[in-house]
Amino acid sequence: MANSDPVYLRVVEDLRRQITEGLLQPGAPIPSRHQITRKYGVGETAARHALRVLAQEGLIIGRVGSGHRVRQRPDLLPLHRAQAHFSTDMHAVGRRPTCDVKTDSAEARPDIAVRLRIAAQSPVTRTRIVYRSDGKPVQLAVSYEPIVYNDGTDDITQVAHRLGGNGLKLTEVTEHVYARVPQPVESDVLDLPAGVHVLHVERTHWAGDKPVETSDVIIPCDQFRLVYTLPAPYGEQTSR
Amino acid sequence: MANSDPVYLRVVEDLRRQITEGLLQPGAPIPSRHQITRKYGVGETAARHALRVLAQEGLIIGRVGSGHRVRQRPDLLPLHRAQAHFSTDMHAVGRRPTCDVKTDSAEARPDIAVRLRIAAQSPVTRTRIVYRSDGKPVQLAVSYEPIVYNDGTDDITQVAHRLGGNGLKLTEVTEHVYARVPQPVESDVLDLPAGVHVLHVERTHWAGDKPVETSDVIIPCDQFRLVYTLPAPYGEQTSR
DNA sequence: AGAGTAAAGTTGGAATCACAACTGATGGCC
DNA sequence: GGCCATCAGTTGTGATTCCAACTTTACTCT
Repeated sequence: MANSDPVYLRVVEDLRRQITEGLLQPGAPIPSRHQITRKYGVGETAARHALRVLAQEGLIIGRVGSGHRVRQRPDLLPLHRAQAHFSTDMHAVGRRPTCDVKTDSAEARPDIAVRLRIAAQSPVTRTRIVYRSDGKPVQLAVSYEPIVYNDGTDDITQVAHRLGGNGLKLTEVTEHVYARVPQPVESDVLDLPAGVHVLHVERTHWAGDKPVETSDVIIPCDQFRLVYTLPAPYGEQTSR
Repeated sequence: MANSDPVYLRVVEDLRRQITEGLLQPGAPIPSRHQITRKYGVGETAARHALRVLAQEGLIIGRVGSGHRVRQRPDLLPLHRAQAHFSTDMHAVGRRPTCDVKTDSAEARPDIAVRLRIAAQSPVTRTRIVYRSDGKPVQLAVSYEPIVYNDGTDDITQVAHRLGGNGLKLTEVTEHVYARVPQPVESDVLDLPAGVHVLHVERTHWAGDKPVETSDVIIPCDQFRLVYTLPAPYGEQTSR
């Protein structure tokens, strides 16, 4: 089998095997386009295609003039979403966390309105946060609150405290997690290499059955993993 | 600006805009390679590259002989990980869930041994599960338990019940979530289009401070989103 | 010896041509 | 009318060639 597979796949699979098996350590140089054409007896197109696929998969990284190398794959840093303590998580691994915060007013987009259970185009307070680790931007968040909850004075990053101080008792948080291709502005701000996906977390804080704040958190897949701690399911477990 | 940008990006951005703005509805045909070369005044290489990028982003899908079309993007189905009721989630959206289960014994890989806090190469019970929705495989899971917990008789999919019946009281579940490129075998089994990433959930069930079962769950990013419901953080919230 | 320069090699982008496999539609034939 | 073969169009893959921008190395000149 696999005899009639595209030629470039032969190259991809051989190099991928060498990388995942550790024959090629992180930092090791990958054969150049010309070397691949000679070693594997394929054309330049196939060699280039193979390198692009491997780069897309995050296994190698190319620099103009210098060549491709096996990518350093530092362990994905854990982000503990149950607590959502970005600074705690960063301190735990010896990074210096900072963040930029910008707040303004806007009209709720349709999807945000649905999440907040308000009418579309209702006024909301929008907060954009860029989280940095040792100066490098590593996470984006855009938070929306119905404007009635925001008194405009407290630390905007302290949702729980501020809303709590306003007499709202936050009861739970729901997070919807999926991965997608970054939008151009996101690749730009986070300085993402081509092919890296982002985790998109839609987080909503609830006070009883009322949503009081919702946010979109964008996290590069190649640097972080989300960690959830949940009570064990028991009792009413049904068949799956 | 953007004048010296690669030509193919001009095409990508124009088509992407048309799709995201709704000018091109799902199912609508995308100009073919030759049409793009004429309409945008670019070469075949640029046209091909643009189509490949858009396909990679999941915005369009191409079929040999028939052309590219704007991808149907059904809402991502929610998977409620807190309960991990695959069948409940599927029934809720009118799908018929089934699954294949295969169990055998194996030696713990190093990473699995760490997660289970046992010695590497200790014997474990390995369970592979392929979840299907309306017959199509949509999710993979491989579960590992130290062999001592497995009496080999109960329904293997009922981790909580079975382990509970063995006198172990499960207290919590931790899940590590990240996205990555699927391995060849995963693309194969799940029949993933090129470019689609998967969510990888490393789930561990705990009885007190002892891990009693750990599993790797592989979920296609283009079909599902994970939904977590957590108690609201309060009290000891520190600055972020 | 040190600094600056030149050369060789590499990636990313691009044009052009070619071919196999496939789809959809057309038109002819029974 | 119904069936089948043909044909144009399309994608995916591939070869070849070229060029700009960049990095690294080696060399030359002061």
